[in-house]
Amino acid sequence: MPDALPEPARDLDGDGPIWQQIRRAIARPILNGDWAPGSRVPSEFDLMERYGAARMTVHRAIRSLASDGLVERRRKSGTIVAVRPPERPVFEIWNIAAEVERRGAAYRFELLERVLLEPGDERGGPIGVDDGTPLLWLVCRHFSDGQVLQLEERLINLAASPDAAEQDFDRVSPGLWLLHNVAWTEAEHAITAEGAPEAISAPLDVAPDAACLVVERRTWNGLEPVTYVRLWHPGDRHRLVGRFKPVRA
Amino acid sequence: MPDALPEPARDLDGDGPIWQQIRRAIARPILNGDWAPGSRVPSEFDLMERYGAARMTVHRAIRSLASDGLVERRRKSGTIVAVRPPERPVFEIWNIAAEVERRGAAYRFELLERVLLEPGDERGGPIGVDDGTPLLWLVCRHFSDGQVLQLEERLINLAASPDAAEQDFDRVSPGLWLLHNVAWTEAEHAITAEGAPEAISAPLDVAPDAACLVVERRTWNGLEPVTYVRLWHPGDRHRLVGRFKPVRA
DNA sequence: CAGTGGTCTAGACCACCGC
DNA sequence: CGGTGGTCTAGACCACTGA
Repeated sequence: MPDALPEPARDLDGDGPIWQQIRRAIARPILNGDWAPGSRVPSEFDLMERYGAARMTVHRAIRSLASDGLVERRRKSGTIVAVRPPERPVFEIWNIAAEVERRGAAYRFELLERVLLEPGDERGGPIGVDDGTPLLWLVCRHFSDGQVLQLEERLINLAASPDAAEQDFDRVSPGLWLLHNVAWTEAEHAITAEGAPEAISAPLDVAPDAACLVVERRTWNGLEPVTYVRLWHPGDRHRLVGRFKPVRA
Repeated sequence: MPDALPEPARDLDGDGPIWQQIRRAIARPILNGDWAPGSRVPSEFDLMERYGAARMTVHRAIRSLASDGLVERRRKSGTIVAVRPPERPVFEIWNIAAEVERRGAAYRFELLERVLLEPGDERGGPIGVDDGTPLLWLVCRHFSDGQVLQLEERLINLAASPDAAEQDFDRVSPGLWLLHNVAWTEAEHAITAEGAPEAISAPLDVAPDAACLVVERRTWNGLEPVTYVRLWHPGDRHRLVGRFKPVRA
């Protein structure tokens, strides 16, 4: 009796605690998009049988997914793939295309610059790698309904992500490509307000010195820097929103 | 044999699941500051005996505290109160005094305005309560080493927090007082960049139209708005920083 | 009503690491 | 070595809620 519908892997990967293995077995098809939002996740009883684990173990795996927002649970009706998958941590600055489309606007981006930096190029400074490390420098504009929403200045550490050198980034934006192709373990955001210098105000289509919201993001894989990006937004066209709950007493 | 050192409550409060009751019994003295950072939390075995619960139950309570950053755990050496208590969610915009002092600067604040709003006053609009609800309007400046770091415009819903009407906010800043005296269940931040209008640029001690980082925060208790605050920061004197980890695969 | 998740127990073995 | 937390099991009862 072959299975017609996508299923979680029948075997675990043997790496680490069982509950984390089960977690991965469920998370993978969700993050890959193999399981549509709203579709049913096997019940705890099913998973106990499939993986031969105790219910507490299965429960911990699924609870962990629920607390990260990948699934939603309700008694009786069961567990479903989250309808609105989690914003990447906190603010929607990870995938601007999704954000624009979520608001019902048309998204488009444009590559303005793509340079393999020579050693000593000062533009490579912020990423924090030894001089001589191969770096790719990119500049893009992102549009919402034809209006510039974001100017992106990006450095990619080709030592951490050699495949990026082969990408022309004509069709897929650097941020989206990195999100899907390069592993990272840590990221840091810094948010500031700056008046736009001339080099920025022109492509961003704002007045010189207009207030801009600037997001800098550094991303690491272990201790190795992966990418550094500086995102400029016209202050009057963008806001970062986040919702929080208190640390429970 | 009386106990000389602070202890968790001997009895649970009977409210909700046992693991949450144990969690609260441990979290309370930590958040109150009764247990110094770095001091030892009773072992799981101790807590099993004290509360007559199974070890899995105790473990879940402490694991939950660890994941919120209130305690740190290590095998053999045990569980200790976190040395660096968690930043209030994500960014250090909850308690600017602590943030300033963490950087080794001297903190001071100054109350500029304190008005009980009349019904119909347009300044009360943003908090989103029915007209006629008593509202307190406050304006403060916060200094770091004598330099203005933040201008705070705040609304407090006195229906949600009647005690605030008795506070003169001369010595304790409104934000800090609310943090310690009013319960909240949800908060929302919106971060934007704006050029400073004249009414802001003067007290903030920046040039007119200078780029400012503006944080708006709305806080609710259940469905009732508690406070609304608009925080203006000179763009060149403030940055919001946050660190993140990926949603695990 | 019956299926589902939420919680809880009383054990067990193991890994880590300070003494 | 022994105390600690990390994990796991095989049961159990309960609360919620959709059919």
